[in-house]
Amino acid sequence: MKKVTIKDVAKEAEVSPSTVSRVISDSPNISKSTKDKVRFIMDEMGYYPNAIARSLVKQKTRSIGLVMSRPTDRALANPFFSGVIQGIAAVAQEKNYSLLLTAADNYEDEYQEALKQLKVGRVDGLVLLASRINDDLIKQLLKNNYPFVLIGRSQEYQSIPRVDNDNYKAAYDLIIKLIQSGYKEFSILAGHKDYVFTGDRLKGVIDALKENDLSLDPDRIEFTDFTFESAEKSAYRILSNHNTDALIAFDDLLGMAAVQTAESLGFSVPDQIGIVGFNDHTLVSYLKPSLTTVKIPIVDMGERAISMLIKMLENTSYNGEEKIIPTEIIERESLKFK
Amino acid sequence: MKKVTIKDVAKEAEVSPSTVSRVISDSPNISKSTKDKVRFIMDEMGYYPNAIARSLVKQKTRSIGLVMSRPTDRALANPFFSGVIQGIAAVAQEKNYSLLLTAADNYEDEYQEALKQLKVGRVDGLVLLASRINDDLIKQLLKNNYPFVLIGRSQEYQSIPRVDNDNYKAAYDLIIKLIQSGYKEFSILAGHKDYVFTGDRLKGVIDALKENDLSLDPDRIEFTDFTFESAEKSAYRILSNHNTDALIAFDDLLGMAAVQTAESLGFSVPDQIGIVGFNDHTLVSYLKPSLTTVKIPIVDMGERAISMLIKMLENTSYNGEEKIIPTEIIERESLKFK
DNA sequence: TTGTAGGCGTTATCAC
DNA sequence: GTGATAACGCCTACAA
Repeated sequence: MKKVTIKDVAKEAEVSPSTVSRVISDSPNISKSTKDKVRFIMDEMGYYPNAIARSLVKQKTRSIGLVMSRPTDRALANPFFSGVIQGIAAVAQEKNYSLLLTAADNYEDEYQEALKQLKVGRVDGLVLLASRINDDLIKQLLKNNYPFVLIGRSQEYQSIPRVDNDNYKAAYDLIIKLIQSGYKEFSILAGHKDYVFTGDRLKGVIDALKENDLSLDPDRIEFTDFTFESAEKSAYRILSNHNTDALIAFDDLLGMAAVQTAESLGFSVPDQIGIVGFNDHTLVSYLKPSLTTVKIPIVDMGERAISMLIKMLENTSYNGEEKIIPTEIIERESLKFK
Repeated sequence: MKKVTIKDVAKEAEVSPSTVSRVISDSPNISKSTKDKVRFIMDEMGYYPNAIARSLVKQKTRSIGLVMSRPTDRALANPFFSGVIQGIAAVAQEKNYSLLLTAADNYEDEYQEALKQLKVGRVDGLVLLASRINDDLIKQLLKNNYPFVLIGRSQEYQSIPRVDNDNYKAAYDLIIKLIQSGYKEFSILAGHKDYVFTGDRLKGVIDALKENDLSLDPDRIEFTDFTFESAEKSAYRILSNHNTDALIAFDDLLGMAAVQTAESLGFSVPDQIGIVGFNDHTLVSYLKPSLTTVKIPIVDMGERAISMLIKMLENTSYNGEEKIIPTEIIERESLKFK
């Protein structure tokens, strides 16, 4: 079954290829009659304009690369990424863009792969998820003037196109509210050190404490990978060494691990120890106890990020902006505000 | 910063474009000296061969479409898909293929979108995940002779390229083992009716029971969506109406909901009610109680599926095959075998 | 309103 | 070994 091309249609409809092309793009200067005729022939022959050829002449692919800034497998295991991709996919589909998933074994390669997709012209732009500190990829993108939108924040580069929540403020507000509720002994189950949001949230925590003449013993901060094992170990170290009445986990998965660790150590949650997570992954409202958390509207962030990128792509005078999405504290069972 | 093309390189290196092209493809009939010279110029100029142009002349895109057979958002929320995609992405990257994510609001559109990607020549083939019963997409693909591999099973079409686990056998073996362990009162928390594997597993269950002169009251089978709410309701209906000592959930998420429902109804798990899941999602080994489950090697299945597809793409005489991956029962806390 | 011609960036076929 | 030349399938001036 050979592919039918624009020439085949043209011949069959007894017009020139350019006329067919005009029908495809629904050009106004073309008679209704030929338009109808050509359209009829097109679907009679099962013709579909070749996207590759179109991309070549238009110098646009209408596809967008997705970079996950960490090994794809682990990234996908995290609900955070699923959420973002949901948002991205929805808008992409609506605006008729394709999504190209970039995969690699490690962060270094991933970044090279993503850049390559741009260089070989396979994608028009990139959406970057949860960038690390010290991001070379961003440097390269800026240098080459490649369109991209970052979900998160770059340590080095100010005012680049991005959508984010204010992690500093989210953490700050949370601590204030906890202090007002009477909590006194804080410990932090932080995410990976390399992620920008980890530092931001930490800063928010510390500043809020400081303003209330409280301080945080560095031993009470545990950095951990996003695996259950690692989180459990960290939670164990905190809970067995430090008297804690409020444990703040920088991700719901970590929070979930913390709850289990606390309970297995004989603490009752939330009565003896209150535990808060971050993100509001769908699952955690169903846990027992359900997780009190700082909700981050990840799907929404994905939607905004790709919308911004598409706008940049289609409107050369628009160069993106910084969009900060508000967060929200959701009280459930694992920590009670008073 | 204008894109540098093969012509620019040719001019700079004082050779013809064809020579440069030969250097790119590392052709043997070309002198080492010019090869070196051209290579030098290429990266001096920052040249990358345009993938789109290449695709056009080669009539191959080296990219593969991913279809998820259900609304993308819900699909991504399920760890099953993340697992499969992990496997797919790893191999794709290794073999230098790109992955195109197909998104849509509903199943109908998704299938149209996927087909379109093929028709417009944006992808060379498709990997289909968890196909529904009565699959028109497969019919279309076969009719048009488009390359694809199905992860799962089609009700209508025998012997199509696919990788799957033997759901019938997995369920059958599980029941046999349960019966041997002394379980007598079975209830089933099945997935969505439309999925082929639901039917297959159900059949396995029923046949195993029948062989042991047991039968299953249809009321003891609850079909449910893959959401926590829906699963909890179904579990509630089962547990409040039927004396059950072994509850089989066709997905770990459903199993997890069942555990919680059972406990909230005052049953102790596994002492009064044993609960098994399917899939072995990473999370469930960390629950309390941890979930006994039938492990399905989803990452592995993803890897094999895309490997098969790529082989089909690159070797015209190979038309795919059926690969059945074995499953494994993993005993944890939510159900004990005796 | 329609057709002709040239080009998008490559590769492949022939020559030399 | 290397260089013209003609595709690949489409779009877009420019003409008519």
